[in-house]
Amino acid sequence: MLALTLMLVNFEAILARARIIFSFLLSQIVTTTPASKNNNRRNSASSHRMEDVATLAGVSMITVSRVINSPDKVAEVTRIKVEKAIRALGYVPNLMAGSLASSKSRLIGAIVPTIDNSIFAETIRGLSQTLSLNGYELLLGQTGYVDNAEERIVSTFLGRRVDAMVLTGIRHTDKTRSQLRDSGIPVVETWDLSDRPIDMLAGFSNLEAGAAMGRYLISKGYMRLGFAGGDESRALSRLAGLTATVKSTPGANLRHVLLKPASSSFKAGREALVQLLKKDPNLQAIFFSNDALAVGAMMECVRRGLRVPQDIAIAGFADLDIASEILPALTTVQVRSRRIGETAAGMLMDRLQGREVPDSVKNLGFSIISRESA
Amino acid sequence: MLALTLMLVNFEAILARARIIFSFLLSQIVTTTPASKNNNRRNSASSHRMEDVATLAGVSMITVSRVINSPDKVAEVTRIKVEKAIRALGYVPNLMAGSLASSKSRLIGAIVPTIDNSIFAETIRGLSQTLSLNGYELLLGQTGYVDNAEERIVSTFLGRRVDAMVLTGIRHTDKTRSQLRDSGIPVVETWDLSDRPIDMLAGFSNLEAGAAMGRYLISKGYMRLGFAGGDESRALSRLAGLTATVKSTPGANLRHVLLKPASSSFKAGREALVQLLKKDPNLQAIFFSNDALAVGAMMECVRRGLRVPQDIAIAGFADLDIASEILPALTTVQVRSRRIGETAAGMLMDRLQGREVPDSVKNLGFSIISRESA
DNA sequence: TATAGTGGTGTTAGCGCTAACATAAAACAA
DNA sequence: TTGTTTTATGTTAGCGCTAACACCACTATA
Repeated sequence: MLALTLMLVNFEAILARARIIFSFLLSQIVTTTPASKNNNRRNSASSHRMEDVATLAGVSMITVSRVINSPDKVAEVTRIKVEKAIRALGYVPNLMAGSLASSKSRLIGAIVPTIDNSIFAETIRGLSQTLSLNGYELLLGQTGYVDNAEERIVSTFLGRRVDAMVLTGIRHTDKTRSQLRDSGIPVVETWDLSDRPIDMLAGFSNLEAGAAMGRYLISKGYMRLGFAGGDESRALSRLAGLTATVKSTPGANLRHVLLKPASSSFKAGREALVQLLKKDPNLQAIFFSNDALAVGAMMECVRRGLRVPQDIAIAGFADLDIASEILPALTTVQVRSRRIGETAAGMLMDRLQGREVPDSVKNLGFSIISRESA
Repeated sequence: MLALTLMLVNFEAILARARIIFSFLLSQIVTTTPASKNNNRRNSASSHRMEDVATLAGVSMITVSRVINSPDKVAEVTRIKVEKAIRALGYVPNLMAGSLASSKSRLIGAIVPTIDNSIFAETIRGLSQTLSLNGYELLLGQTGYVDNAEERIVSTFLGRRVDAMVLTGIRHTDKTRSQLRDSGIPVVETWDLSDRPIDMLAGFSNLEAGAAMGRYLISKGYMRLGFAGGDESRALSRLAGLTATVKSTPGANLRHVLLKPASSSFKAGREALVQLLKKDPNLQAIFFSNDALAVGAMMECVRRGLRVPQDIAIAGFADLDIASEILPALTTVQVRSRRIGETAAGMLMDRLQGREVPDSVKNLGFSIISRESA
């Protein structure tokens, strides 16, 4: 009875293996498959499962799984056999199934205001590069500086069971905070500094950066200052820093305009310059919270015949590509955008691989780059 | 016997419900949960499953599932009851489990050379906006213009069982093509034109665009032309179009340089200008295959005291923000970057929702924007 | 010789959800 | 009244994979 059952099982296994080998041979011959339009269901003839690989290689599923996920736990001969079967069938493991079973998605969620703006692009590059070296992928969300967008994105990302999250800035709704805390996943906040991060942080002090630029401008003798930036948390911090410096300097004073946050464009910079000069035609220097704004303003200066920095000094923020290329070269605050991404990814990898992260708050600093424009 | 079993089941169900209600009450009281560092396993106390919601609401799991995925199939009273339970428990559905069960991931993969470069940023914005309106998310891959990177990314994306893919350009390895064909998912190629797309296409003809810019420059009387662009498929198409125009115009001639593909930077544009003028100091006009290159070159012109367009005319490609802001304003080829993304997303949504897509190749065209620089 | 290790592989039991079918009650038509 | 459709809900059986343990053959140790 037992023997019979066994034979049956074997018989079926042999049949199944024969079928797979046959379909493999067929696939070698029929090289052009017409693109199946209107194909709604998965599991088309060509989509193999792990079991198919196991059958073709003559091993159990778990061995195939191990060849894929921890090859060093499998004997060399077996490994090669399985790898051959994988290639033969063109098997692509279903990561969703794997994630469900292991409750590890190998997906990291990152939320930035926008990717248009190259200031975050470098952070994203740093993140995705470091993560992909470790076999993780990046799920990217853009808030477009819209309120509550972050909260919604966090929810969906948690639904996809991301293994960790990277956020921009330190201001988040209570719900976002509690959702992230409850989920128990590692979180890194970036691009600003805080004593009480949700979990970890890699950034720099926007407040300090604003103050430092204020000191720089004042040290250059500019006393009538202007500021323009988006109406959002980090730009406001820079303004606050600048304001503090100005307030503590007798004789210095400050005008500012806040633009709609999304606008980091050259055009917005031009408009900001117009507005500021309307408020005070005798401004000596303007600090823009973004290089793109600063460059836009510089172009408007050219149009108006204003010399930079003789008639008006201009300073930017971020040290984008263009800052060192434009004439006159732009004085700006250099932040380590890419390093922020790499650091954040590194901290997450440490935690996900069970290592301790000694300093959960990493201040990566900034520097004032003095060029010709201020 | 049957009755007993039933009772047992009920008894257990009641117990389970009691437990959940109790934990819910607790969660109302204890509002601050300390962030659990070193927490490796999911399923922490606060992470509820659909079953918990079902128990609390006193319905079956499938009803909860329906409230989430197709609310109109559930009676109003039931729906409200379930929604209340969901909110009470802070339940976040596990989309990986859902995807596995339904074999629909609601994930669309998109591959671009880079996001640094704002020319693709608008396409991505168009894509992600249209997709998110339909409840889909974007998985973004960057090739960094590296060979075979696309192939690798396609593999991982297929492993994540994306429901559809968006590619940049029409040149792909055979393996990429066959993998995509075999997977049976809808695919849109973008940013170029082809008679034989893998599946669908939304783009414009780079060849035609290059030719058109050639005609424009020649019509303006520039006969000694230069071209600079990255050493990659689409830039080469633009060059080919330009070359064809020049060849068919007696008296016109052309010098070109190809930069390493990744460089769309201002600095690369400056270097390209230097190289081209070395090849032919009497060039009358240069067509850059990217506005950033063109702007970089214009800055170098200023440094050298060359007047644009009197001493040398400059044209760009893409019509970025900066093209209309810089002085002199940049003559360029305008492409509908955002529209490409929206169109691609639209085609995918049509197909994924079972609608026919009549024109599988959509030519969105381009236009020559004549400004001051050429 | 018995004993404990060790590397390599297999078996079992889910992960959390949904498709597909089944059922029951209500609404409607003949 | 009876059958038929419609609406609302439940039951069953997986989706494709991996964790955890079980097992076996072999080696090392005393």
